[in-house]
Parts: sequence; structure tokens; C-alpha cells
Amino acid sequence: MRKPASVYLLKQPPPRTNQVSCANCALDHICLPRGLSQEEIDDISQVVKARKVLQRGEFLYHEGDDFRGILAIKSGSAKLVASDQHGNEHIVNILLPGELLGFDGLPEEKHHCAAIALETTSFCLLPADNMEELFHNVPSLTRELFKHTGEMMNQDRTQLILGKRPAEERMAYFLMSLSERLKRRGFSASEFKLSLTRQEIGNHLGLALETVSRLLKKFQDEDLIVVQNRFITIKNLAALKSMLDAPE
Amino acid sequence: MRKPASVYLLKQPPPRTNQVSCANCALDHICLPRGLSQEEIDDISQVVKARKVLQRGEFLYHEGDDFRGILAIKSGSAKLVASDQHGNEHIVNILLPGELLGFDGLPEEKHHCAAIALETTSFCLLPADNMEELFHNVPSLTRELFKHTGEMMNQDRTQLILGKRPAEERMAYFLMSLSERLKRRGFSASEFKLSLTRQEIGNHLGLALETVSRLLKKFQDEDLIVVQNRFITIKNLAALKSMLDAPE
DNA sequence: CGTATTATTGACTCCATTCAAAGATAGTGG
DNA sequence: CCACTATCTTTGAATGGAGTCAATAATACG
Repeated sequence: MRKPASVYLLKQPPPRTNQVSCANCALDHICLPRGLSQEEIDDISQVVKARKVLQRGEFLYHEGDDFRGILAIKSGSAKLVASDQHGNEHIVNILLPGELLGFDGLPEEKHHCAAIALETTSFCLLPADNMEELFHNVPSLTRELFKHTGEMMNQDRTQLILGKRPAEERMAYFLMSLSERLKRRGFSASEFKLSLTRQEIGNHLGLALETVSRLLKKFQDEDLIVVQNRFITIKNLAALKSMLDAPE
Repeated sequence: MRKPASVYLLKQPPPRTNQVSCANCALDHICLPRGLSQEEIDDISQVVKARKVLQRGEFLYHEGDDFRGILAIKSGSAKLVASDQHGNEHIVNILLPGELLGFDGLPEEKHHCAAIALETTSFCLLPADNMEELFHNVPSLTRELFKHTGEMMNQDRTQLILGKRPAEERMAYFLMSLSERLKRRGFSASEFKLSLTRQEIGNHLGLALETVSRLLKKFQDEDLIVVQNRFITIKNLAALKSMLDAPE
């Protein structure tokens, strides 16, 4: 019979500094603990560390940094930025509370992207030096980690497909998907502040910043949203959604 | 001390039908066995099954199929096809020998994409019902699987970034990357047959098939390649590469 | 050999970009 | 608190890259 994982994990008393408990975290249905038993959550809580709070523009990690583990956004938000051979930067993903990041560091033990806070943001760390032990001792965590990576791959592919669609559709998808993701995390689905500039939204969607501005105006004129600088109010989510599955 | 993994894995004598040996496979430096010890390779060989050979157009799996494990291309090639809400299909990836696929089925236990043979193709299967045991018994396989998924995510992101670049650059990248991937697998880097139609290349790169045709012509006129229907000869790989990091 | 599929090539069109200039917002220090 | 500055946003006009439409040519296949 398997002993409690904590017996394997804890060769010494757990450090109390930076300690967080996944068990008490409000994001337990989204983040790492998702799908784990109470006992397993207690096990991973022993190794998960909380890190200090960052301000907008500060890095969670830089491109080229040594991979130190999987991170989870605790509050705030971050952008994942990859740079190409031309020296341009591309926002490949936006991370919200409860979402995991850092997988880009797995293949080469060095991070392939940079992760940058979009606002005041805190995050947790599942350290890489404990991960092989965790694979062995908490196989259900391994399964969940694979599920998370599978989800992110599917997200990236949605983004890839979206890139072939017209500008209006990309914008509609961006607003709709942000609304739904925020809702899932207990925020308002209909009113939120964009933590991105027009420039950043454009970068993420592959559009010029002027196009972003024009489309937001257009959606407002069509009574789908209200735009007040970076504050968005969704007035007609159904109409936004219907843009995405219109029959060509 | 850990017992040999085979003791855990084999509750009954290994079935001899469909048996393959990863140890003797020429793709061991690319595929699942990559980074594993001889003993570990023997362990996974016990559970990996070979499947029957498929002809062009046949499915490795359909969208919506139950997830049954991670597949590996043994010979030939395949396309990964996702369909959007408009009913259009998108070729999100091309798989060459030694490459793993099926991760799109992890999050929901159902496949999110379809995988279709592009030519006569054979593949192996690491069955999902053995995977949790493998996580526990062969943690290094788990580590390697995560590395593979990380690689695929980074590939998808390269594709995502490429989608914002002009048509010429996408085409150059496609040819260059295909050449390098084939070389790594022991095929000629300078002469190969595209197993995709112009339509399919266009779909994959987000271009009209006419644009693909025009660009291949253009590259030929510039003495970078020779095109004979689906046979490509690369004459100037360096020039193709230089398109990708030109200073805007 | 004949038919279906795939590929080439040209002309025209349009969506989104680029360029340009003015306007709004937020943050800073006097 | 207000002025000042840097950054961000809006809006207009012109341009261009790639798509669409259309017709012909080549290739593969039964």
C-alpha cells in the first residue's frame, strides 16, 4: 500500500517562509489542485511556494532564464511574450488567475518566452527540482498537468485558426473569450478593464493598433459593447458570439 | 530499491501480436525512447503497440474519438486537422516519423483534432490505460513526455508568430523547416516530395492555393528551389533562411 | 484513353496596413 | 491643484499584399 505522499516528499520540516496552502485557495477548481483529492492537495501544498508581488511590466521570467518550475497566477494577469528572428515581440498568450505557465521551459530547461505582469500580479511556483518526485508520488497530479498542457495546446491552436479569420472576428473572439474566462474566475463577465493597450491587443491578435481602435468603435456603434478607454462593457454577448459561427 | 519496471508493468505475459521493439527502432533518438536508459526502453517496449498501415486519407483518429493513448509516426506522415465553428478545416500541424501526436485528447479524454495519413503511413501506440502506471514506474518517461509536449507548444507558437508574417516568409519557413526535419530523420534535406497539395499547403500556412503556386514559382525564378509538381529541390537553403531573419 | 483532380497564370478587388495628424489620458513635479 | 509631458488613442486618407474569380494547362488515376 502506498504511504502518504508527504512521507516521501518531506525529508525535512517544511519551510514556513513563502508558504501557501492550495487547500484554502479560491482558485482550487481552476489551478493545480483541480481534480486532486484533499490528501493530494495537502501534498502539493508542501512544495508549492508563493512568490512576491510584481508590478506592471515586471518579469515573472525572462526568455533564456533557467527553467525553475511551473508557475500559477494567483492574482492579476500576465502576458507571454516570444520574440522572433526579426527582433519583434509577439504576445502569444494572456494568463489569468489560476492559469499555469512556464511549460515553454520544459524542452531545453531554459525559457523560450518571457512572462510579464500586466498589472499588480502575484504568483505561485511548483519547483522543478521536486517534480520528478511528484510524478512518482502523485501520479494524479501528473495526469492533471498533462491535461493542463493539452488545454494550452488546444488554446494555442484555436488562436492559430483565429489568425486566419478576418479582423472583426478576431476582436469578437478576444472580447468573448476574455469575458467567459473572467466569469469563470468570479469576476464580472460584462464589465472589465483591459489590462492591455491597443498596441498590445493588436500585437496579440495580429492587427495594427489602429484597426483595434476602429473595431472597438464599430462594435460600440453597433451597440455590442461600450468602450470607455480601457473599460469595456459587454452589452450583447450573443451577437459577439454569433460572429464566430456565422455561415461564412 | 526500485524493482525493474517490467515487474510492475506485466501482470501477464506480454501479448506477441502487434509487438514492436523501441530498442531496435531507427527513430529512437527522436521518438519516445529519446533520453531513456536501455532498461527503460525495454520497459516501454512492453506496452507500446504497433498498429496497421494506413493509406493516404485514412484516419489515425477522428475528432471526437475517445482518447486511447499517445501515438508515434513510425513511417510516412500525417496531418493534424482541426475544424472551426464555420465548418472549415485547418491543418494545424504536419507529423513526420518519430513525432508524437494525440495530446489534443488529454484534456477531455476525447480527441479535439483529427489525424489523417498524408501517404502510406504506419504508427505505434502508447496506450492510455497504462500511462498512469508508467508515470509512477518510469518517471523519466514522464519527464520526456513533458519535454515533447513543451516542444510541440513551442512549435505551435512559432507557427502562430509566423502567421503574422508575409506570405513569402511563411513559404520560406515551411520549406526550410521541412528540409531540416527530414534531414534529422535521415532523408535528403535538399530533395523531397511534398505529400501535400497546394491547397493543403495553403490551408496550413493560411494562404490561398494560388498564392502557394505563385510563391513556388517565384522561388524557382530566383534560383532558390526547383519545383517539379510535388517534387522540390532546394538549391539555396541559406537564401531561404535569410528571408526569415532579414532586418524587416 | 478519358475523366477528375490538381496546378498555373492573369485581372480585378478589397481588407487591413501604413502614414499622418490631432485629441485624450495618466502620471509627475512645481 | 494645475501645468506639463509622455504615452496612448482616435480618425482620415492613401497604399498595397494577398484573396477571389476565371480560364487554361498539367497530372494522376481508373
